[in-house]
Amino acid sequence: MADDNMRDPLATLLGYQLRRLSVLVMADLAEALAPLDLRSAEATMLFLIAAQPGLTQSDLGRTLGIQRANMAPLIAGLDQRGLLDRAKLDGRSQSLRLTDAGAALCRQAWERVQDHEARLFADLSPGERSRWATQLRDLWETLGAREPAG
Amino acid sequence: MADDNMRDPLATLLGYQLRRLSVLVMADLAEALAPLDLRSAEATMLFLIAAQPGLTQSDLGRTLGIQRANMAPLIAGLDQRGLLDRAKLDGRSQSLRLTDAGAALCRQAWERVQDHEARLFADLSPGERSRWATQLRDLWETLGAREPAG
DNA sequence: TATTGTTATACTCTATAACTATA
DNA sequence: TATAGTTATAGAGTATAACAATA
Repeated sequence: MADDNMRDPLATLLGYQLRRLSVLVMADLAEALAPLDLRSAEATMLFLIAAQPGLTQSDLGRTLGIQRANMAPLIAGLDQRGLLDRAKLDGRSQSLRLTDAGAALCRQAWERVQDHEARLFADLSPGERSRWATQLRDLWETLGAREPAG
Repeated sequence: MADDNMRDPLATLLGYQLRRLSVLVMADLAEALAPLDLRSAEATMLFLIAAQPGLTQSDLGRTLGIQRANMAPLIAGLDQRGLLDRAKLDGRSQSLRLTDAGAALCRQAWERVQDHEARLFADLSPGERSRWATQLRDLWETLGAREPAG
């Protein structure tokens, strides 16, 4: 540790800085979505179903990094709230689509997420924000390809 | 959502990209520290105690964003492993210092963390890495000052 | 009155195993 | 034999409430 700042050894640790910021951002997002009775995972699920109507529950889980076992109660919850339709594809798979109520709530959630991002990242210019998104994504893809647990 | 990429609505969400990368990085860190029987929170605690010997358990918790109630078992665990000394300061506060064994394990953990960061962020130049750390920290400080839950 | 350390507890998120029914 | 959906369950991590001792 001699080659580092002794006062704050965590200052140079990118992983620590990433996690600390992520925790703060996710807490703010949770607050932004709470009035809609949506958790962040549920909101992202609505966004993806809206973008790719008819996709499978397993596809959705793989895209979001959520395991099948944990998808079941999430999907069931949204279904019971009348936010999505489940149509059997072949007896074991079911395709997901938003109902009208689901689409309406999805739009509300999207607006709130956009507000949340605009507010939190107001100090970043549009160019910086876009560059960050690209870099974060590229890094994630590189590591995902390298790591088995991706 | 009409003003966005319909294929991947999450691509432009900085919060989503941040969290996704953070999860991957933390999982890799956990693997790197597992052979030392240390979790990431325990390792960062060792780093901070080494950097600021004599600090209080509450100070440590505040710095790391860990509540008093959750600090107790963490500190007790490190203490029982003979990694740190607890000396009463005034009857309710206790100052923390690493034992020789604690300092040795701290050095091992630091090496592993450095290896982990070098491996994961190999695609970033030293300048980029340092710039990221600064930007992430600045953003965290801005939001922490803005958010009450910081 | 406020703070430190502690215990107990609950809630969320995530991980694994096992089961069914289908392919 | 592998996959989709489900259930049950266990483990982290984190949150609040309450308490004793001390400042």
